[in-house]
Amino acid sequence: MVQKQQEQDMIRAMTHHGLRITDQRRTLAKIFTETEGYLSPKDVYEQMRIPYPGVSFDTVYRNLRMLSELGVLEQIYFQDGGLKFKSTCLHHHHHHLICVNCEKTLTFDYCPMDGMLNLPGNFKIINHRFEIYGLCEECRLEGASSES
Amino acid sequence: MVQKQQEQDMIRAMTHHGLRITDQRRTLAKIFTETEGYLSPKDVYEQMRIPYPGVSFDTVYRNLRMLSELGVLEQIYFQDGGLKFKSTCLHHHHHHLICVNCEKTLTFDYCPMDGMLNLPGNFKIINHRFEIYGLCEECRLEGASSES
DNA sequence: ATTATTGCAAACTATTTGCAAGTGA
DNA sequence: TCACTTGCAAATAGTTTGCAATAAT
Repeated sequence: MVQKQQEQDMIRAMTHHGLRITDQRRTLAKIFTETEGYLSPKDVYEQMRIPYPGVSFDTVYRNLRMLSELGVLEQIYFQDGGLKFKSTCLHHHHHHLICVNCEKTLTFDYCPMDGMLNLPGNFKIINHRFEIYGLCEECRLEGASSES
Repeated sequence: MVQKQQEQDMIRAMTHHGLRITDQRRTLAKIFTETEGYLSPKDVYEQMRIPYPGVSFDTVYRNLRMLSELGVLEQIYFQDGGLKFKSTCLHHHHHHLICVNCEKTLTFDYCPMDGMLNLPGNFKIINHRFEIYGLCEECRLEGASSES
């Protein structure tokens, strides 16, 4: 398969910052390009170990942090405090619908900040966070048998 | 000053669950009643040490967790992953405008889920998170001198 | 008197750092 | 070649747990 746009973007971001493209970093880029949802550092580590049994956890961390500082990965803390990464959608502003079971995410364009008025307190607004959590169709069907 | 409603609610919640009211727990209730914004475990610990120089960190943790399990404290992870607590607003659904500097929070009633349609993917929606981050008026003025 | 709560110490998890050896540009 | 990157090991931060002493009911 041809290298995807997103994967190229990630690699380009690194070279543009004078960073070197190691096999591991190339693999990282591929993992995030091929994943729909969020990945924890441990998830990434485990995927990395398949092609590189010798990778160390700290290298994975370092690279995740680096990519998130470059802005090509998006880093969020889930509701339970768990750190997760996902490749950034650089192209437009949107929000996410996240499956609490498999963490697959879908984007949607509606933003509650559009036309937002009447906020109290005269704040200077910096940013916002809007996420909807639920069960995706697959997970819902899967879990149906064990539900009460 | 007369004991506030909120403080009573917290204490009542504990007695109703067969838990004992220690001086520390009474103080915890007071701290959260008197605080507008979010408090980290460390913040709470430091406030607790004023009246009880001998408190231990783990007792603070245990009690925070207990109160959050009872539902009288609301626990969230901030954008940077830091755990914070705040007394629950039991009375109605709303969202928060949070000062990123002092973490004071204001509530507002608008909820983006009202009338939300057109979500992709046929999820079963479980919950949502909507927070607006900014600088409150005070912090904005304070910081004005050192701004670029 | 009984049993929950506390403080201490230690365990545990997640994340970060220093450094010598390895590797990409 | 040169300096960035890696793996190892150890450090750090945040949170949790076991247990004997203490205190609430």
